[in-house]
Amino acid sequence: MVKTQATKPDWREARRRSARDAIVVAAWTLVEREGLAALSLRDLAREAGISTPTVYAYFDSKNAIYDAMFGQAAEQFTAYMAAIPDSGNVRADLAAALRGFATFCTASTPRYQLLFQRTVPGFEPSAESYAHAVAALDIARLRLGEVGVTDPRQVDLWTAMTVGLVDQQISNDPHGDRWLSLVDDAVEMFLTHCLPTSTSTSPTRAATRERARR
Amino acid sequence: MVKTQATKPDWREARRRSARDAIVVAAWTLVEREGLAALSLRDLAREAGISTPTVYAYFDSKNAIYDAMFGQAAEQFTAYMAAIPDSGNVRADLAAALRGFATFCTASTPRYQLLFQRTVPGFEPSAESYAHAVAALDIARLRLGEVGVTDPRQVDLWTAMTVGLVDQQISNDPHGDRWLSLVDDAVEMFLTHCLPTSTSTSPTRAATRERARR
DNA sequence: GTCTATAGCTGGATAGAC
DNA sequence: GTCTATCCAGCTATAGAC
Repeated sequence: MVKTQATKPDWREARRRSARDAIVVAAWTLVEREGLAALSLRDLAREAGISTPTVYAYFDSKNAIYDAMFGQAAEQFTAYMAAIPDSGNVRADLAAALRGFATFCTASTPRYQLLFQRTVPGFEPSAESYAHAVAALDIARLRLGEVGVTDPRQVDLWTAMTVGLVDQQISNDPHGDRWLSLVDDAVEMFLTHCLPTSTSTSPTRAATRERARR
Repeated sequence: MVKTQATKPDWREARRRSARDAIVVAAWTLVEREGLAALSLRDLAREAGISTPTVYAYFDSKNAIYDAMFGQAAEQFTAYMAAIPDSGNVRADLAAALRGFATFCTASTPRYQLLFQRTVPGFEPSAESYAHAVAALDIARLRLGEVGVTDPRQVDLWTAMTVGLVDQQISNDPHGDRWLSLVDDAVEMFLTHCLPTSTSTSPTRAATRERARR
């Protein structure tokens, strides 16, 4: 009575999910070690302790695996960015957001490449997975809006600065903080440019210099 | 008498060079059409009108072809950057250099990827080819120095801004000028940040605004 | 669902006749 | 130098027994 037929599909689905997850975990382990493009189904099966055809019992194709990875990464991204607190201080919050973004990106190069660069040959994320990523990027845009930066050109300038810092950091100093350490400087430079009549709620280096000049 | 044996090796070398060049030309045609990573020796041979083994008569390996392409690209780069004139106006010259760099990069995506990103799997440019590229980048650094920006941190900020603009332009608006059109803005923002006591030789928007504030 | 075995393809690189 | 023919390695994906 308790165990009706309706409960049975639930296990199955649960087991299926955890088996899928195990494969995706193995995939991350591999791409972290060998590079995103170097993922092969043979290696993946070996890493996961199964045979190649078994992979196909859970994923229709190699791109389906990339898509699952993309979805997972996008989820992590939204969670990470949403967890950055708002203090009310314009410069501090923007700097925190940028630093958070950069930290997230540099924490895993293949994750960054999968999510933000288009380095995998024939792969396009599914609409569902992609929506996640776009939503998180819009959060960043909203944050800029709250600060008072709404001119699309200025938003473009911001994104350029952002990806520039992250890109240089990842490709020229993967394990250091040479460009990461410039985040405060960059934010100050950007806001001084975009908001000449400063509206920040606490003193900053720029505001201090401004005052000293009068 | 006139035709000594010494002249014979000259033709040979000349013919050999032009044959090599023809192969490299075919390679550029292909990567421009199919992407840098998609270059295969079969396709290359077909495009060049020869057979696959013949390619090996001129290049030891596939990477040797990439290296020849890299060398050519580096040469084009130095020539292009050296041709940008100096006017003596700090902001204008820096903007011209940045615009030139961005224009050069966006003119050919695979060339940009080969020169500045490390997207080809096992390929490292030979020391000789690489020296060319580094020399050109140092010219840009010198230009910054002349302007009065010598703090390494500020140089890093400049390079981040530069690659950010180019990267966004290439990956999000390949045939437009959405980020290219921000060059003047970016230069103004950067110089205002780095040289608070402006030393530019002609009025700029920033200087004008500065004056208006007093 | 899981395996062994293998198909089918594409890649770089080589042998050997001419 | 140039070709035809081929080797060998790697890949994704499938067939079919259990």
